[in-house]
Amino acid sequence: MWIDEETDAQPRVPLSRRRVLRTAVAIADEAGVEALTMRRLASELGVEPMSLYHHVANKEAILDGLIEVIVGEILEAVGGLSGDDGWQAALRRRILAAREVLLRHRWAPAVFQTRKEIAAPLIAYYDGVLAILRSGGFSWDLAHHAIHALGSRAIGFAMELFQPDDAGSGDDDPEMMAMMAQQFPNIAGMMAAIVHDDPDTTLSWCDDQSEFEFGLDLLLEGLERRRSS
Amino acid sequence: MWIDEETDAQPRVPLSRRRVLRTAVAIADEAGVEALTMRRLASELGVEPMSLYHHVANKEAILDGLIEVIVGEILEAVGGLSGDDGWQAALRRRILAAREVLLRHRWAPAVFQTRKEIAAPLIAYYDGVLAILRSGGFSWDLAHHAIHALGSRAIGFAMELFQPDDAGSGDDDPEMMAMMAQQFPNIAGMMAAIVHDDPDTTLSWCDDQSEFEFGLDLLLEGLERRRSS
DNA sequence: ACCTGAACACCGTTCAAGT
DNA sequence: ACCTGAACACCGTTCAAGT
Repeated sequence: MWIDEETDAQPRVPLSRRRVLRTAVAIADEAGVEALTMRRLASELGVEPMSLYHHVANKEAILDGLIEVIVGEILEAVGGLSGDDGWQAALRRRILAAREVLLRHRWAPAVFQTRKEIAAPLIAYYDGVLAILRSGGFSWDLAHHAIHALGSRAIGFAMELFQPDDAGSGDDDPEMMAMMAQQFPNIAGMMAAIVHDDPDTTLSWCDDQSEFEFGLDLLLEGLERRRSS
Repeated sequence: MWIDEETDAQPRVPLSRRRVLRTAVAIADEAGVEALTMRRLASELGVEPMSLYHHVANKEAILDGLIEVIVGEILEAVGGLSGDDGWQAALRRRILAAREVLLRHRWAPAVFQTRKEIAAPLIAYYDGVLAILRSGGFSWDLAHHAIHALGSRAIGFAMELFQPDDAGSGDDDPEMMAMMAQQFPNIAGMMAAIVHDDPDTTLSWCDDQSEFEFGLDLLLEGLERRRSS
């Protein structure tokens, strides 16, 4: 009972929206969004599931709150940036800083995509993007196109359907490889060439990062050409 | 009982994987993926939920099957294309044809994103993309970069987080508009300029389409410059 | 005002049984 | 071989009750 008393003695911090959202983010980070259930969230907080509903309307509101938290982190990461080396460099810096936040919360893009309306907190982020474009001499119209062209890349996320590097790991079965080479000669040729160039192609964070930057630079350069023409 | 007999007389088409997947696509098209439950799918097929498990392993397998069907439609749409007007035109045609299929199944990109490995049927599609790039003179390495740079745009889907046009519809509250103009001057400025240019900006399919093409052309042009340098 | 417990209407899925 | 019915372990959430 001495132990019980000591346990009780810990001042039980009261539940709050903020605390609910912060542990929700922690669960998603550690176990993925699919593991984020009201019951798990409650038990992680040492509380009954129904207690959560005093601080958030429902689970949808928690997902909205998750986005709020992540966009908050992005705005913070992006707040201290500076430099007068042109709009391309400035926007590139902003986007790569946002990307670093997203890499810490890999579930976030999927959650962003489930919201049907634009996530309100993102407006502040995009206002900053527009500020950079305008100071670089973009018309309102071209700035508008630019935002659409960047899409989710504007916050550092590019949806990749195809990880060519994945397929390389399935080389346990040489027979299947041969069949694939026949059916998909270009895929097979590309993979052979890539493996030849760089046998270490498995370290995929670096790869993803440089591929992201490649695509981003393509867009930024294209936009600059449109602007100056 | 006459009626009963007539009803029974309809040759009850037996369940099959193909029939399961086709009605699954129909449900997703009409009511969204979130409405696609085993129970709903079964009742739409006039069968008990458990009967489905004789033709598909589980719900995950159905989602994989959904992708298989959609990629099948894409490959069909893309199969008859031709023209010798250069790789840019050829790839543009292929991607826009794929996009038309996706616009008929708007839930599809979200399902693509839930699969952790690359959807196997997509390999055939990408092999065709690579064929176009190679015939246009791309090195394996640059073709590889190109595929990453295109990302989901390669099958006609660009993830948009921000629909600036949405925000315009919230103009019922002039006080909020004023507050927004103060807090987010660039967003407000852009929206004012866009509404001024084109009061009909609400017809958003056309807009989305032209914005998609704008971004796609930016990438294609950038890739051509990389190729020819 | 805040938290709880039991209950409800949904899920996907297992199991044993029917034809 | 194919389909069924009851049951189980999960969901999010409502409601009435506790402090």
